[in-house]
Amino acid sequence: MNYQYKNEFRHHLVDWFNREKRDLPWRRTSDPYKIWVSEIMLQQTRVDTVIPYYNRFLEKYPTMQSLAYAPQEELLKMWEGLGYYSRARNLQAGVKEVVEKYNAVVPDNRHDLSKLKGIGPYTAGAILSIAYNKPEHAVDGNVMRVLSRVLHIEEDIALPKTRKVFEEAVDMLIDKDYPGDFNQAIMDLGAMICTPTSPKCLLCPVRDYCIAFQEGDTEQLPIKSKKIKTKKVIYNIYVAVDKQGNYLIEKRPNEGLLANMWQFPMIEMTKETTKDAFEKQYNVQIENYLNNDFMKFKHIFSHLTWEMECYLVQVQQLNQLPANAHFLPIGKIRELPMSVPMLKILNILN
DNA sequence: CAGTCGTGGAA
DNA sequence: TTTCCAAGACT
Repeated sequence: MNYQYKNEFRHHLVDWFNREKRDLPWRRTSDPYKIWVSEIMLQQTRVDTVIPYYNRFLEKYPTMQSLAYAPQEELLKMWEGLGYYSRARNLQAGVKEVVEKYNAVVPDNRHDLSKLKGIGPYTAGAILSIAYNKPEHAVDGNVMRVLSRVLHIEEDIALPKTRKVFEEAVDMLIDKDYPGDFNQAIMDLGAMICTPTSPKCLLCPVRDYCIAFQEGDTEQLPIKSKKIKTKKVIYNIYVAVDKQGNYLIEKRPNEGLLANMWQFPMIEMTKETTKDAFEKQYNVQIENYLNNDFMKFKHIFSHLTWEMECYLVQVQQLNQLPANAHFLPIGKIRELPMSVPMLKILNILN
């Protein structure tokens, strides 16, 4: 794209943004911390989903200091249902480092920003351009989709190395006077006009500069290869009550899927799984099956599917429980952070 | 690089 | 019902 067209492209794009931009909570602040929070929540997550979480989160943690030393249990509860829970842990670690190492001032350069937990190339660029008005690229899925069409880039956007191509494209096109608006404009364009399917090209402010529109192959771009197949895992889940009416609950390991979230005991069902696996693993004895198969459902994660069959059982504790397991009253359990499938079970208990 | 890490909504 | 996601980062 030649110099004159680049200028026109920028101005049409930013002018459109100023007319049509969505009124979003994080666009009502210039606080780098709040913009940081929004960018973390928005990773792989829809705007409509994020909004209520964002408002509640900043009401609870209005400053970096308030977040830096919050109990992780409370933090995870604030994140409950939003998914990708390591984001919450990394955000807190990053904020804590800014408080302690940078005197609670969010760094304004890519080098320092990128070293903070949870801040990758996109988020660094987003914070720098939106909060600090720095001409830094912020390449996300929207940017790759929009620019793959405008510039007719046919690289496979599923490959990590491809991001570099689009970063260079943004470096070439970005409006150095309004870098934050420019980056957000492409993202809004991708969300509202240049959508994955059925793009609204007739409403597009940069249609005249779009090679894919000229070629008539907008629907063929971007090119994306990778397809993920989800594996299936089958679990028996035991909602176990003792004589005092307390429920057996356990905390997941601090790494991996749903790290540090709480759950009802679950036993993976394989060919080798024995019938008394639950009793042996938790040192309890089932005295009574209160309700066989009182709930049966599946939950689909990004890369795997849980098929769950739930049992409501009365138990007696025989020996010491595993370290991360406890009998707790239902009221206490409702205060613990739990994954969506576990919440579905919890919600039908009285 | 390829796999891991959640969820709810849209086509 | 199935597929593909949506403002990615980490290992």
